[in-house]
Amino acid sequence: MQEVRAGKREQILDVAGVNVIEKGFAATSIEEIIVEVGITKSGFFYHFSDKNELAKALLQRYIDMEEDIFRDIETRAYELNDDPLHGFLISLKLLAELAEDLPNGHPGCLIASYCYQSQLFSADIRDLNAQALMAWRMRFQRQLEKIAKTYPPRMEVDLADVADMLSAVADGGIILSRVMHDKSILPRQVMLYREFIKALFITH
Amino acid sequence: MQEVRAGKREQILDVAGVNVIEKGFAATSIEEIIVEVGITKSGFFYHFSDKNELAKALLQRYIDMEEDIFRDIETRAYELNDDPLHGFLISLKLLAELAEDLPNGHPGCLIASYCYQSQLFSADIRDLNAQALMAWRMRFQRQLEKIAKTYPPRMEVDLADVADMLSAVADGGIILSRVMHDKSILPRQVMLYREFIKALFITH
DNA sequence: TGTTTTACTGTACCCTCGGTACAGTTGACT
DNA sequence: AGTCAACTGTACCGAGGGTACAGTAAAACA
Repeated sequence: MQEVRAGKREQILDVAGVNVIEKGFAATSIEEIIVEVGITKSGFFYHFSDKNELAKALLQRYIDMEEDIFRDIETRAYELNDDPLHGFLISLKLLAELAEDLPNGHPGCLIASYCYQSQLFSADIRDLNAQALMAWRMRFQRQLEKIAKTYPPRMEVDLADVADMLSAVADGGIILSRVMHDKSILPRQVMLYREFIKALFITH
Repeated sequence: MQEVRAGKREQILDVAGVNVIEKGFAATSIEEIIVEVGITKSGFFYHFSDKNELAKALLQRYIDMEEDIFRDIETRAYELNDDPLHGFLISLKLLAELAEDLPNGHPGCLIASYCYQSQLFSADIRDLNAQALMAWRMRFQRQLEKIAKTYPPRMEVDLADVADMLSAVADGGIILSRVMHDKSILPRQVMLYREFIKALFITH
């Protein structure tokens, strides 16, 4: 078997993942993927019936990875401080540090990337994308509502919007970092969002 | 002359602009553009030496249009209230209303779209993109510093970050709106940023 | 009025890429 | 020994980006 290391399917996803984030899905040719992996075109189509299947697998893997990251951060944060507000503030600090430690900055958000190429993909991929953002909203909103029980919000805001704002600031921060070639922007934006959370829940 | 209405060059940019925002640059074929405009391939290459030139013209036009919109909003806002803080808050309200009134939601930010396809473009296009974001930062930062003179900030924040946050929230809000099929997200995010500005500068 | 320029059209061609089809091969497992 | 998973090899199709270059109709200029 040619499966020298870790299976070609995973290697295809690795290579495709990097290239899609770099130049977009349409501009990532199957040709360049198979060359980089060291595989034939037949090999590629053995694993994925068409390019759309690759896109779906890529997105699913990305969503699962992000889910893992958020779950880990949340777990660690509430281990350090089980108060809902301070746990959340620690989560945000950990998130900012994670972004800061990436050597070349955040590589990019696949959901944002797909968003601007959505017409290329089938409806189920667009649904997957929407579900992922909805899951993030739920995750953050749940924590915010827990906070609000002990710390009544000092402004009249919809906590779903506040939850969405973290996704927005993160996706926007990634774009700013990439375009302006300044990887510090993303972690700074996360920390600024953290200031907003403090202003929203803490009385001074 | 076949120039029945408004010049083919502008029509090419109109059609390409819509399609690029919808499905990305690489996925927008010259073929479909010329069919929609009613022109031949030769006609296309008469106006643009290659696809990269189209991308550049498209981006430049987009940046100029956004510049006009921001300038108009700023002018109108400070006509209504010449206090720096309240003028800025009115700007944000006007911006949110503008986003709300778009029948199909915001079509998308070309800068964000290009960001995830940057490897397709020449260095001067990437520079143009970075300059545009820098111009937005300067525009907002200038206003924030004016505010800070009369209203000392109630948190320790870098005003350049606060300025960037508007770009981030806007770009992120557009992505969330598009992916989640909810055009209200973008205006709500802008209004939430407005709450942050109030919390940052107003003492209660 | 003649000439030049602008804004295209028409034709023909090359290369890359996504995708299809299908037969063959190789190593692991049963 | 036979089956199956994971490929390779070959051959081909159509769409799309891009090139090259000759021709043309109308407007602008001199």
